[in-house]
Parts: sequence; C-alpha cells; structure tokens
Amino acid sequence: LSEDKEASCPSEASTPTSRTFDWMKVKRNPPKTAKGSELGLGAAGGVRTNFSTRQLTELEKEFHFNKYLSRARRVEIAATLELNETQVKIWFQNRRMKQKKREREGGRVAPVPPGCP
Amino acid sequence: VMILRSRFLDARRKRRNFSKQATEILNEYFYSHLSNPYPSEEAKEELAKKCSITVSQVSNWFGNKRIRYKKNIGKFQEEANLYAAKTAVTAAHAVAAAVQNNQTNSP
DNA sequence: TGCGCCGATCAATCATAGTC
DNA sequence: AGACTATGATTGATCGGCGC
Repeated sequence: LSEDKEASCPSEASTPTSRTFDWMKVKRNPPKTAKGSELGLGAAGGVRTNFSTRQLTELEKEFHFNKYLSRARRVEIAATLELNETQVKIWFQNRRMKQKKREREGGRVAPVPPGCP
Repeated sequence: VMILRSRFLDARRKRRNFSKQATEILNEYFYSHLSNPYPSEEAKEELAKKCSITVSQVSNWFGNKRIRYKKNIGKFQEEANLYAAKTAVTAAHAVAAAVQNNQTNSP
C-alpha cells in the first residue's frame, strides 16, 4: 500500500521540511454557546464555558442514573442547571466517550504504587 | 472563575514525562508523516507498544504535538530538521542493505 | 432535511516536571 | 529558591459520517 505523499497543495516554496500542509491550517469555528441573547451577562459565546462544580455534580449524578437522556429529561436538566440543551447533550455525549475510554483501558494493574510515601 | 478549580479530583494528573526513547519514536513518526500526522488506530497501537504507553497516551501526544507544532512552526524547525535527517539516514541504510541483497542474491 | 450519536480532533487550560 | 518553559492530561465544543 502506498503511503500518503502529497496530501494537498501546500504553500509555495520552502525547505523540504516544514512545509505548510493543510492540517496546519485547520481552524475550528468558535463555539456558539450564546444562550438566546445573553443581553445582561457578558458570558457571550465564542468561549468555552466553565461548568460549575454544582453543574458537574448534578450532571454526574444524572449520568449514573441514565447514560442516555430523553428529550424531556434533557430539557429539565438544562433548565435546572441553566445550560443549553445542546450543552447538556454534548456533556452526556462526552461523558459516554469518557466512560468507554476508562473501561477500554481501565482494566490494568497499578493498584499498588511501589515506593511513594 | 478564580473559583478554586476543585481539580483536586485530578490527583491522577500526577504526570510523568515519557522516556527519551519513547519520545524519540513518537517524534520520528510525526516528522516522517508531517504531511499527515494522523496515525491510524493500528499505527497508534503499534506506537503504544513500542513506547510502552497506552493508545490514549499516543493520541494525547499527537494531539498536543499537532496543535503546538502549528501554533509555532518556527520553534520546531530545528527538531524537524533533526528527525528529517535521521529518517534520511535510516532510508540510506535500507537502500544499502537492498543493494547488498541484490549483489548476493542475483549475481 | 434534520437530529442524536459516535469517534476523532481541536483548542484552551490545568498542574506538574524540567531547566536556568 | 523562584521564574519560566516543556509537556501530559482533561474537557467543552466542533467536524464528518452514519442511521433513522
């Protein structure tokens, strides 16, 4: 199988090494976390929201109850925690992936840290 | 937000740098695939084995490397040339070996 | 045509390890 | 010892693809 050679159209001339490939130009669109209008608070969108300990605790508690949320439950939690339905949806999405990851490589050794104290 | 980041839960965040050789292997792959430094799941598993780290750690390494590399390409220029030269030497050895085989197998 | 999910990735940040 | 840098891990959110 041939490998990837010229994956794209880099910029003009330059040293063999360090050419600007497309992956280096990738730019993600800023988060659209703007909740409705947000006229009063300056928690505008475009910035990664920091979930409070209370929000994370509640979300975690709910996750233990249900790995998946129903539309109704999502609306409920979003309202209670003052988050978008999307944020709640994404949180559960990420939480499931995190769970899967821990299970996937979780079963290993290491219960006994040799020399530490 | 000055709110104490109760990250004390992240005690596991007791990070430990990878071995010199592990970093060597990862960088070698990264720079020899600079046009597309996205190892497949299989490649990640192979790298993880060679480096004695987990696949997730390999993913983290490439994720951090890609972001930090494009953030400041100039800062990695020296490193890039270093590994480029290294792979060139490896390739040269391979060619030399091939030549040797040719001479001994098909006279 | 739209929505939720998955898997991978991004991008910013956290906290520690290493260097000077 | 303290400041600054290098680096592994975490995570809210995006991207592309899939199924319904």
